[in-house]
Amino acid sequence: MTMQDTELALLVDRFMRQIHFGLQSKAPTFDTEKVGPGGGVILLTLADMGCPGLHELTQRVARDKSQMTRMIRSLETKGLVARKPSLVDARVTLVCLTTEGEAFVKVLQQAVAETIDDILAPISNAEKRTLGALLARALHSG
Amino acid sequence: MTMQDTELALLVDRFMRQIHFGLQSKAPTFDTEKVGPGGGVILLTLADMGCPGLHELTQRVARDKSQMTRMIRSLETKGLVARKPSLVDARVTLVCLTTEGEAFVKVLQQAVAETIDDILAPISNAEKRTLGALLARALHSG
DNA sequence: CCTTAATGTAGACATTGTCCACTATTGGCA
DNA sequence: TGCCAATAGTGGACAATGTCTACATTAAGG
Repeated sequence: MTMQDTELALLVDRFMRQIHFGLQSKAPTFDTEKVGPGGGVILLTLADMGCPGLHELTQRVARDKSQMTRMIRSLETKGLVARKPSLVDARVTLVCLTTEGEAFVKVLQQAVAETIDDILAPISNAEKRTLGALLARALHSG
Repeated sequence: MTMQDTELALLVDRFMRQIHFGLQSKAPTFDTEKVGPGGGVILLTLADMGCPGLHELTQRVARDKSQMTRMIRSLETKGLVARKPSLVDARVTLVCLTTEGEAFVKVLQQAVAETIDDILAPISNAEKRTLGALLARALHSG
């Protein structure tokens, strides 16, 4: 308790920053589309979720809903995602990756994987899996 | 490899968000000073480092240096940190917590600890220590 | 000395976050 | 059926952060 947890918060913060900087230095690879870090999280999440409603997606990435509206629109004008009304509930708009978006996500996943590999170089592969499993369980990741 | 690592990035992102939101709901407790999340990270880091130079602190929290200048000034006007020139190098300004700042950090640490405890409730204490140790080692935390 | 690197500061601008109001639909309930 | 609260999404306004460039000061080393 006490100190240990505070330290954890700082560690997680640093981890995020390092991913961010690592990706930036690889950025030229997928710079054409100019998807910011926020957009990247959305795209990667979409790759996991399929075609969720905007609200469901918003919950998952834990952002503000109006922010999400704008980001999705931005990704839409870049041709990476498509929006279509839900047939079962006229209030919800479903968000899906386009074919182009899926191709982009593959490149992005590759870059993220390499970046994280660099950052986590000091620990073993088994430990990486442990780390992922612990986080996934803690955040009931699904 | 591949997918696993990408997932890790999303998990870490969610973790950060949850800490953020958790703290916000506890915010009234230490709202008087209006220290944003950025300021919080700085204060917690200072509690760990003592009186580092601004540049050293900047490296540690992985932010932009001009951003850091402004944040430190903001914290200074709130009386939470003090700046004093280094005696051994006239270029560097040392940043220290004030007495008031230290008191504030104690409250903040408490809030962060509680928040993280809530988030990590699904995993055991031993696992929490494992998590912290892995991250610390991966980020060569010092 | 003179050049180069390191430390901070400042300005300008882009991105992201946050809050609040508003519309349209849904679902329940009298 | 008709009313009412809750849900999903949009939009506006503003605050906070991030990023990039330029600049001043001091250090260090030839």
